Amino acid sequence: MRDSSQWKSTAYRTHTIGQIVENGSELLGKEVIIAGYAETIRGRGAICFLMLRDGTGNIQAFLKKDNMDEEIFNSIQNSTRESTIQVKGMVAQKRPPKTDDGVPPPPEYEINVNYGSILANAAAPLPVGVTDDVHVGLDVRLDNRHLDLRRSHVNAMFQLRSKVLEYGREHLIGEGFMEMNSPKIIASASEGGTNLFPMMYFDTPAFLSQSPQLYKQLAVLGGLERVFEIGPAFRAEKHDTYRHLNEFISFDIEGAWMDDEDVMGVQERMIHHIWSCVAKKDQLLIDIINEYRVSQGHEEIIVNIPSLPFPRISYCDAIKIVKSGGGEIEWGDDIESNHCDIIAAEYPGFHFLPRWPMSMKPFYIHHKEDEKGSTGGQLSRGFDLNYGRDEMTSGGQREHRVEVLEQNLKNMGLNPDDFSFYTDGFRYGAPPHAGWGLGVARLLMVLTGAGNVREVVLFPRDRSRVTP
RNA sequence: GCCCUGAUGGUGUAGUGGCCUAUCAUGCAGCCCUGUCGAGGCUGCGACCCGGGUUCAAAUCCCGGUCGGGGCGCCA
Repeated sequence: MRDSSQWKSTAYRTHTIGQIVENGSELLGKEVIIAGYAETIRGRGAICFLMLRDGTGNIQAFLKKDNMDEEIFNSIQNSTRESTIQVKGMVAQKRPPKTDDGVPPPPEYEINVNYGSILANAAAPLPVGVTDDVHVGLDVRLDNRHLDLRRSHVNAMFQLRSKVLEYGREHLIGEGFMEMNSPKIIASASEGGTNLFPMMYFDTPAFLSQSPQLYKQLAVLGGLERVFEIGPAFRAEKHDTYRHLNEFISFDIEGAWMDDEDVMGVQERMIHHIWSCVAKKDQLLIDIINEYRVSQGHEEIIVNIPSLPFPRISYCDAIKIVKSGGGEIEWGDDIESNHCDIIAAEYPGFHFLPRWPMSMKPFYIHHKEDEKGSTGGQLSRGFDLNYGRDEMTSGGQREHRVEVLEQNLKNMGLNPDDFSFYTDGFRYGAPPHAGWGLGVARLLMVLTGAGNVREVVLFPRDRSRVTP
């Protein structure tokens, strides 16, 4: 649950439930107003136990017919689960429950209600149970994400997501990166390869941006030195897997006077920082997720802070590993998922895959002419970061020499004139620079043990889903 | 785009030709009990994706449709 110790009172409550749970002893006998969702409403007749939940905790409200207006009492007693209810009353110590070993548990607090109000009644039955101990299919959950989100472990996942973004930002700002925003409506492809979503920009055909790549480079060329962006990317690929979406949030950086090795350093330090902070500050969220995982028969997740530096397995070495592991692959082939499984058997955690063949990388990736692969092919300064079999990042040093850029475009069958908005940025002096893009949801999958990227995206967009 | 697989109450499931006026859990409704607390007890409610076919007989087999799930490719 969230730490609400610094939250101010609002129009609808004097205290958060979390504040009362944490500071019950100080609030004993004080009158408070709280509001929340009705998790259970127990008791018929003269008394009623209302379990209320807000974003910060759970507490029991105790209602007695004698202590309040009968009509209000009845309305609350007869309301449905997940209705939003506001109650006013005294903070009191809860009577301890019977325990098996007879040892009383630590003191807990409740509200002795003298006034209440139903803010909004919930329809019944609920399309997905919030506290029910039954498994619910992902599709049903996503159709009802607003309710799914009320489930504690789902809520915890998204709190963790926010934390990951916070710690990542914090780290990059600490290394001198500044946050920027690039346009999401663009006139032409910013990277080769993937398909774009077309759209109309007034009377001009345009596309949704697939990557901030070229814009963050232009920002660096303009002298911003170190930039990062956390923003959406859109890809019109008809893939349908646990790790792909057509809209996803990418964590991107770009830095001047850096090469691929420099930005790999930034990345591993950032991930290390995120993991360290989560392990130190957010174990409660991990515990909530684990409680659910155990109830579903899954293994508990543990936040293992990765040690630095992450292993570097050059493309050439990766090919050797795959071959010796029985995989069919030749120099120049892409490293596919089943190949990644072979590599992951040896390197199960985070590992970089640097120095890919130039022929497999986009035109803007830098290469050094004297770096050749085992079969003589030109190597690049492009790299991936994998965790197990899954690709988290791709990045690299960028090509800052405009004549090489134009030659690369020609080599890939593209017309340099179509990329003048980009290449023109390099005509007036350009610092060598490097960067990467990291899939936020894929990182979250690693941290939370989620088996599907949709688990950690609020309202995922995939091939067959544009609502809610 | 390719391969595999599935659709049973609100939710999650059992059921592979007759034992099904369909199992269990959860939920919902009502009653009883009640400072309860994963409350408990009792009673009830609620479903075989759609269309066609085979058969004496279809939740079950076949065909078509719709909508899911898994894998591959591509990528973050």
